[in-house]
Amino acid sequence: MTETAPGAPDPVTDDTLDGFVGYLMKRAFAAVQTDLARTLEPFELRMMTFSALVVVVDNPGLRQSDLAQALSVERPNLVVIVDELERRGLIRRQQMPTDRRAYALVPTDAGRGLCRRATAAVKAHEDRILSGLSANQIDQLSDALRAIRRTAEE
Amino acid sequence: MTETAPGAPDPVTDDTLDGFVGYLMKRAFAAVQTDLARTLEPFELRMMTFSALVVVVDNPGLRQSDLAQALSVERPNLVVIVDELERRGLIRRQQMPTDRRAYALVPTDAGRGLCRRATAAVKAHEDRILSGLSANQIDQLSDALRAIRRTAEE
DNA sequence: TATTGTTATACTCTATAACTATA
DNA sequence: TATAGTTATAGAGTATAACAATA
Repeated sequence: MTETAPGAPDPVTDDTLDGFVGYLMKRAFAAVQTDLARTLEPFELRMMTFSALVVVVDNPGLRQSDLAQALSVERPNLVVIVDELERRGLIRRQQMPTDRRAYALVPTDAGRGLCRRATAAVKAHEDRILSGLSANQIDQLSDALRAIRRTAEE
Repeated sequence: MTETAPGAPDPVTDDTLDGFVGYLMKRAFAAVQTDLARTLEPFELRMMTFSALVVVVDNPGLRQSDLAQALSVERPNLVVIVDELERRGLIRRQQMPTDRRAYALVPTDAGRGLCRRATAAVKAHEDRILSGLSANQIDQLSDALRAIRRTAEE
């Protein structure tokens, strides 16, 4: 029985919880993340590997520690992400001549190509999940999220 | 050396990534979640145990499966959460006379008291992280998050 | 047969400590 | 001595399969 019977109890909702912006953010982000994961699946990318690839393509030659800071990921967690992207031939670790401890990360042609196609798919995904909002509402939402992050990280 | 030296390279930013609402949501939520965890720490609650407690206090007598659906948590994951709240004497599992498979969840006096104090702390936390936004902007943000969740869950 | 709560399990994401090789 | 990358490890959060008791 999955149909609502006449006189069946209403599903539980909660005005207290739904009044918290933090809870709304969690639930909305979870829904977005689920749809995004489906979107990236054909490219064998997850949100984190996609994000890392985008940053490397946009900032060729950056060091791993730069990438970790840009993504707010601890360095140990970034290692497996870079490993995966390098194993798939999407980026390369290049020894830096000026500092032999560090690696410069550069995208390959294959990495740039996959990044372009995945980015187009993600844009389509965003158009879909934001289809209920006007362009102005999307701008205000983006500004609000940036403001919240800035305030909460202080 | 943590100070910015004159001529030091700028920290990496990325306009492509920062243009994705999904990425902004992830980063903003992560910052909010970190601050919320600190807020709930004195009550020995996490976001999930706090949410569960609020729903039980607001809907005394609901079944575990109702709570799972309300929180969008799979039933197996809810067991340990209910275990923890019950072990701490904040809620109780009551056998339902009408269906001996199910438990009705009811808050204790201690649970209601802790819920009230934790809710006040969370409200203060929200006021803090939302201090950069007007009341109207907060309403619009909440509406946008609800709309996104609705669209993405379709 | 289907459902409630449960157990066991596994996978992802994230965080910390400690190691190595360089600086 | 400090830093870049690495290894090992541990903790959350979340998902599925399968079970016992009950409907």
